[in-house]
Amino acid sequence: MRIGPRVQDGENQGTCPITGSDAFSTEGKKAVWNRRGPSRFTPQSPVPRSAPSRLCEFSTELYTSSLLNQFCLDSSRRQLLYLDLYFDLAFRSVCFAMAEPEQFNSSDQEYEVQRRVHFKAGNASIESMMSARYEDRKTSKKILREQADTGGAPVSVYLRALWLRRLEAYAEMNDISVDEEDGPSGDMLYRFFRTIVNHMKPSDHDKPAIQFRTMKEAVVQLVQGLEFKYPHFKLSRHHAARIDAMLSDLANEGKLLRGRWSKAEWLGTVLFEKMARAWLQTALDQGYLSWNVQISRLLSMSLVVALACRAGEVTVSHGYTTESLTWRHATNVIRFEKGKNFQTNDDRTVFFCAQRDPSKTSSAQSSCCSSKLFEPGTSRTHRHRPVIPAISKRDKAFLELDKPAKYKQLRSSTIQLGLVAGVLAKINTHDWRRGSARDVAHWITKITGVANDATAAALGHTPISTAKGLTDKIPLGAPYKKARLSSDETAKFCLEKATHKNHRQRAGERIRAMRRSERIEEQKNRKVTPETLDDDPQNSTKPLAQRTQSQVNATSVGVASSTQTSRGDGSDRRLSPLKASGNETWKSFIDPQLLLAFGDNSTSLQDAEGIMSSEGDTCVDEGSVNRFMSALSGSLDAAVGEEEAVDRELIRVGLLTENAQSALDRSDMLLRPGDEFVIAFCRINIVRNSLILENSKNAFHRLETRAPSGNTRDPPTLFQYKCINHTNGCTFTIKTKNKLALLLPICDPEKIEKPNPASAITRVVRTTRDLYHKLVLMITLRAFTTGFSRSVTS
DNA sequence: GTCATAGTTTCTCCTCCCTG
DNA sequence: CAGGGAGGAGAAACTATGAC
Repeated sequence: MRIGPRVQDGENQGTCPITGSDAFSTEGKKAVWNRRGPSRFTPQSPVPRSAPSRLCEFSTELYTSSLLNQFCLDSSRRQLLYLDLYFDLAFRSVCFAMAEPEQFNSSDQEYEVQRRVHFKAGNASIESMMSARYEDRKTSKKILREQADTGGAPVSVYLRALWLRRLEAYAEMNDISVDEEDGPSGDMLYRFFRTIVNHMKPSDHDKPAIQFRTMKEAVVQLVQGLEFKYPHFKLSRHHAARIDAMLSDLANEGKLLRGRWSKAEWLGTVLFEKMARAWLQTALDQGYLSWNVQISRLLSMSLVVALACRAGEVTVSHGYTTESLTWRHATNVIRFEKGKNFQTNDDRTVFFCAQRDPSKTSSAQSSCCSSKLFEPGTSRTHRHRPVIPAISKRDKAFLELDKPAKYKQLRSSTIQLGLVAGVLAKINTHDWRRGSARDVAHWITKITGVANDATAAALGHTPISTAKGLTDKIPLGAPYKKARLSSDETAKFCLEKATHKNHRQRAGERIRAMRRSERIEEQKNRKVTPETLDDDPQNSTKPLAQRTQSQVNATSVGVASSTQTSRGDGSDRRLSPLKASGNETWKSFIDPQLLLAFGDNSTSLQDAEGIMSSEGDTCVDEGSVNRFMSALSGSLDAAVGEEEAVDRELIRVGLLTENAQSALDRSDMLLRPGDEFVIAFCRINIVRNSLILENSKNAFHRLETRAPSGNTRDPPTLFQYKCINHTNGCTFTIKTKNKLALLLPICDPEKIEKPNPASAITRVVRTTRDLYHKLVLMITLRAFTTGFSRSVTS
């Protein structure tokens, strides 16, 4: 420790500036210090020959306490040291005071004693560290050696590993040695990127090249990985610029694509209402393995729509093992937002309109965000459980209530919903978020008219992306009905495409993808009827009948650019969740075909079904029907006899009667008001499960073990397939799909009693808001509190 | 507009197990 | 027993946002 000016070797260190004697020589002081304490406490600094007089002002107490703090002393030594320091300071003060000011040169000064505050700070952790120092040394050394590059999100970690591995492979196959300290050279990296870009494949088969941005980010990822791996690696600005220039050249040559390739779609909440209706209607009409699963899937999509959140915020994203959204989180926050998965206190408050009165709920957004859903204690006894549980891998009729769903479950639900509802575009979970952003911007709530800041706040980000989507649209068509592939079709495809005979599933996937594409193209180019849009001013100049579906969508669904005028009958405001400002009407948000099918013109459900099914004939698997008919032609009697045997068994356990009654009840389930709707969907337990029928003797037992039941769910009953002529009034039903064709020969459409037109009126779909509100009530009030009886694990 | 960071989503292949 | 649905994992691509 030194204080005062540096004293050069050879200078007179022992002469007192006052007396010139040795009485106050530093040698003497040194001896005293050495005598009373350990040598390490000895002040090494000599007494300055000249010093500024203002230094006399420094605090004796501060100096002593500073020294005391630096050396760990017991109390007795502290007292002795304190005395010594006191004398030392007195001596120094005199020396400084006597010094000649004009001899002072500040550049010669060196100040190493700093004012120290909080000298006891960190005592607890220091003492703890002291007690475990040997163990810590061992552990930290081990960790230091074994530390992997695991910083950031899972995919970020993956990307670094990916590019490092590619570079290593490149070096190995070209026999290039890499320095273990400095890492690869800039030239090597340049050549590597120039090479690898030729061997990367774009994800989309139609895409001519990979994105420019992908390669730009690859450079970043690789540099990060190399900086972690090699202690002295550094990519010079020169080499970075050369790589950048090389990538730009590739982009100019068309070997890399600039900008975006895929087009974002926008699924608004109004559209979601229609799709949710189709989802439930399809399950009612065609049967489903489990209503718990069906409703859970719908809830997962409802949450994304209602909260305008990302898929990763209600399910578990790929690569994550962190906690998911549970009922205890479901108050009014987004718990696991992007970029904040690992953080504790960055939950985002969601703005929503809590509407408790069902009759006033006019929008998917506000109703799904109803206070009932997020009311604390909705699922008070199961608050640790995920809001969106995983579908059991072992038995897909059950939910694993303690296991959160992964992203893929939500994605597959979204794709299924799109197919069921006839959405022609390729949609994904993020489209819900974009659509909700658009709707939030036009909502009639407290945030009306603030489509920028408030919308951004609702979404948790800046308003740029919100504003961008206002003119985008979703093309719609008739519902897509999946048709089973025949083995012949698959075999033929394998033969034509020279696919390995064992890769039949891949062939099947490709065939189905081709079918969907063909279907979409067909629907996009078909004609639509003009009657429903006669009030569209654009129709006066261009008949809608001559326009394609995509043209209709382009003019009618485009929100910001719409020039449609209001009907002026007051119905707009009654139905619309949307802001009706200027020349915009709520109908400008909705596809005309949906208005045709489910609009406010008291369109019957039968009409709607007719519209939906009229375009769906192309998807009927006629080959399967024909094959089945030919196969059955010689054994009809035997088959009917077998069917009757099964029926007798089911009648014995009283299932068929109950099921028949349920079938009658469910015809108007979607039309029931309020709580009746909720209760109906909490009770319905009509399942379609062929395994139950495998052994008719054990049908009852199988129903109990293979179908969820208990709590509010009715005892499980088997789904009955309706006769193909059911729309004409035929009431024949059958339990297995592959025997449906048996009914045709015995069903004479001419003899079927035509339904009374008055009864059809009773099946009027009231308004779109009713359905959605009921759905949400059903989900929130009953299904997840008591409706799900048990998990697979329980 | 570009860069940097930290993600999310999409696609494919494979496996398991249910369905017809 | 072939078809089909869903999950897991790997690979590739896309997205959001703050800072400058």
